[in-house]
Amino acid sequence: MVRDRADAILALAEMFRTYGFESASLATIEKHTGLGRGSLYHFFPGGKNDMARAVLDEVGAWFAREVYAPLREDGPPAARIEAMFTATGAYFRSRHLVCLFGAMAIGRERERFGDEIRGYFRDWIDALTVPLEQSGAREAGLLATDVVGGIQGALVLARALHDDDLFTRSLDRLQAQVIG
Amino acid sequence: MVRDRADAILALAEMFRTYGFESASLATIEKHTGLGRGSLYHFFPGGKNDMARAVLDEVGAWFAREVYAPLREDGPPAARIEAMFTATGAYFRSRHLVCLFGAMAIGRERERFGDEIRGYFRDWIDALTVPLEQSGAREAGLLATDVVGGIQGALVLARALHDDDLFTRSLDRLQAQVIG
DNA sequence: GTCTATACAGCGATAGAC
DNA sequence: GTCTATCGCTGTATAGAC
Repeated sequence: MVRDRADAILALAEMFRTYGFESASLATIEKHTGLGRGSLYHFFPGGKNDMARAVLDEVGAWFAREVYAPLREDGPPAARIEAMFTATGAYFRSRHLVCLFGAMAIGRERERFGDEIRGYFRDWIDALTVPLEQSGAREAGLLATDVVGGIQGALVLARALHDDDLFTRSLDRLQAQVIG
Repeated sequence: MVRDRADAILALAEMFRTYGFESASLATIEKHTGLGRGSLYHFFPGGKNDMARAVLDEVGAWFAREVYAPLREDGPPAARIEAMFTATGAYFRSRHLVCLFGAMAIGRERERFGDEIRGYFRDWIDALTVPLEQSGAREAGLLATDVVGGIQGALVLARALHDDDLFTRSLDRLQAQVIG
């Protein structure tokens, strides 16, 4: 059950992935978190806007720590790229194949959270460019863009076709494409 | 201005792309179409649900006619694939880089319109598989999946980064990848 | 901190006149 | 066919007791 703000943020992220940000009503949030309205506004004085920002912060911090930073570390570039596919694949598979930033980029929330969305994808592409360049790829920046875009597209397609394996296999082919 | 049901469907599609299906309220729709509530429910007795279905039908019919059918015609496979990139590129560029089916696949509408969404992407992939196979590609079905997914991913990224050119250039690279 | 009650606006949908 | 008025509900946010 939800005990503090950090717990609440994880529960909110799960709800936003399931229902979408706008469709996750406060009544539904109360129900799924077990938190009353008073507690919710105590943790997030700005209401749903604060909730969304906290969730995006949490997800962004996770990717910065678990994905972007390792991509820039020392060691064989191919291994770092492979680690990225492993980490992000497991992440999205365990989260209903929804990327909150991608969903918001497509939807109406793009205006309100434009900076966070832009930062998330720019950081991802920039971090992935590093090992691609080191492994000798030409136009590593464009290749990184194609890979990140490919992952987002795989999420869309896998959800559209209700085919979780499609996501896994698409990531495998993307990986094979860049590290042979 | 909107004169009949067909006009209304086009206006609704534009609104759903801009605001999203759920956030496009009837009040907003009245304002943008110039149609009163009586007219709206005269054209779409089932309310917003009917509106969404009509819009998806219209878009699906357009793709079937302008994209899927040409992919299956006679002639050089490479030229047909190139025509697909040209048509879909122009389509999405003139529509705020939003694919309604892709947006619904990511969002909450996936459950309500699952069949339509699945049909749209399955038909697209199947149609694209035909010329890819004829041009000698191995695993043409998987390649078609990657191309359609790549287009969807390019839409997400281009919107996230507010970079229309990114969409155009991504499509160019996808095209070069399959027809060299 | 957490609860309950409530304010108040907006939603989709419907009714009935014309 | 189109208009206006209105219903019933749900949305977010707030107030005030404890």
